[in-house]
Amino acid sequence: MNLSPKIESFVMHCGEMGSRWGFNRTIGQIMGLLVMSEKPLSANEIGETLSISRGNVSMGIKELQSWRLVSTQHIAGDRKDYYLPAGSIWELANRVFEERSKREVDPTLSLLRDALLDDPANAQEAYAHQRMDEIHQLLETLTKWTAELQSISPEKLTTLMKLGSGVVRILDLKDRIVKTGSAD
Amino acid sequence: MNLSPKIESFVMHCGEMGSRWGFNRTIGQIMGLLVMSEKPLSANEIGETLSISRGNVSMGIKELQSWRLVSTQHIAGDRKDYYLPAGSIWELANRVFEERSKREVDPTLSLLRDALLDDPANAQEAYAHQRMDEIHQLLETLTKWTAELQSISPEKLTTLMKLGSGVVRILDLKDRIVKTGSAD
DNA sequence: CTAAAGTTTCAATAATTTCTGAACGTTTAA
DNA sequence: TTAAACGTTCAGAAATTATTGAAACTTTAG
Repeated sequence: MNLSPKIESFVMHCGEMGSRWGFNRTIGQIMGLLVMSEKPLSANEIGETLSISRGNVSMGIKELQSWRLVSTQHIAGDRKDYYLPAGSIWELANRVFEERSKREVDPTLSLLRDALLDDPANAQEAYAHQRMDEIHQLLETLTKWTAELQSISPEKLTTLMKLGSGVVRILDLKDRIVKTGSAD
Repeated sequence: MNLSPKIESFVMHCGEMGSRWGFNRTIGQIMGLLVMSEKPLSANEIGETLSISRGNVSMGIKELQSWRLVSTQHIAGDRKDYYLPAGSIWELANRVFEERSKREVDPTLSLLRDALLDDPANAQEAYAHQRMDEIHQLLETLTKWTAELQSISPEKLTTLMKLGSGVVRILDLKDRIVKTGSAD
C-alpha cells in the first residue's frame, strides 16, 4: 500500500515513539498504520507498506493483541486475516493506560505489600519501611482512582476533564452543602 | 554501604522496573537507593553499594537531575557532592509524570498540530486527517487536564482521588444547582 | 603553583533488544 | 491426497542501548 507523505510521517513518528509508549518501533508503526487505515489490512499489506518481514508482522500483531489494541476480521471467501484497531481512539488510549499500569505499577505494588508485612528490624529498615509505606499509599490511591475513572462514561469524563481544576470549586460546594444540611 | 535484604530487593526491583518507568536499570537503582536512604549519599557510596562504575554513577545522576528527581547537597569542609531525592514521594511521582508527558505526548501533539494545518488532498488523507484530529483532541484534553491537576494542592487532590467515581454524583449535584438557581 | 580529591566525558565493549528468514504447521481448494 | 496460501516460531544476525574505565577536567588545600 502506498501512503501519502503526511500519513507516512505520522506512521513513522508512531514508530519513533513506540518504545516510549511501552512497545517497540515496528509495533508502534503497525498500530499507527492500522489507525490511519480506513479498511482492515492483511499481514502482507502491513509488511509491504512498512518494509518489515513476515515474522515481524506476526509477532507485532500478537503483541498488539495482547494489549487488546488490535482485532482480527475475516472476509467471506478469503483465507487471510485482516487486522483493525480494536475500538475508538478513546478506547485504545484507555487500554494503553490500563495495560501500562498493569506492567508498571502492579509488580511494585505487590512487592511493597510483601515488604510491608513484617516489621523493620533496625533503624535503617525503619526509615526505609516508612518510605515504602508512602510509596505504597500513593500507588494504591492512584490505582484505585484510575480504575474508578475507567468506569465513568466517556461523556462524563470529558465533562470532568473540561472542568479541569474548576473541580475544586465544586468540591468546596459539596463541603458547604454537607455541612449545612444533608448527611454524607 | 550495606543494605538489609529487604531494602536491597526493593532497590533491585527499581532497577528491573527502571526501563518501564522511562529510564534504565542503573538509574532506577540509584533512585531507589536514594529514596530509601535517610542521609544523602556520595557518588562513591552509590557506586560501591550498587557495584557500578564511577562513570555510570555520574551519568545516572545527571539523567536523574534532568528529570528533577535528585538534588545535590554539600557538607561544610567536604568536597564531595552528596545526592538526595528532590522532594517528597508525592513530588517525585509528579515530576516523573510531567517529564514523561513531556517526552511521550508533546512531540506527538506538535506533529499532529502541523499535520492538521493543511487540508486533506484525497479520500485516504481525509480519513487519516479525521483520525489525527481525534487523537489530537484527546491528547490536548488530557494534557490540559493533567496540567490543571498539577496546580491543585496535594490535599485537595487526595480528597478528589478518594472520592473516585463519586465525583460524578457531585457533577450531577452541580448541574441541579445551576439549573435551579445561580448562574454559572 | 602543585598535587590531591573529586567529577565528567567518551570511545570501546558488553548486554540487551529487535528483526529476519527459513522451517514448520494449518487450512482449504481442487 | 496434494499443493498452494497463509500464519507462527525461533535461532541467529543486526541494531540499539547501557556500561566500563581511562583520560581530561575542575576545584581547593597547602
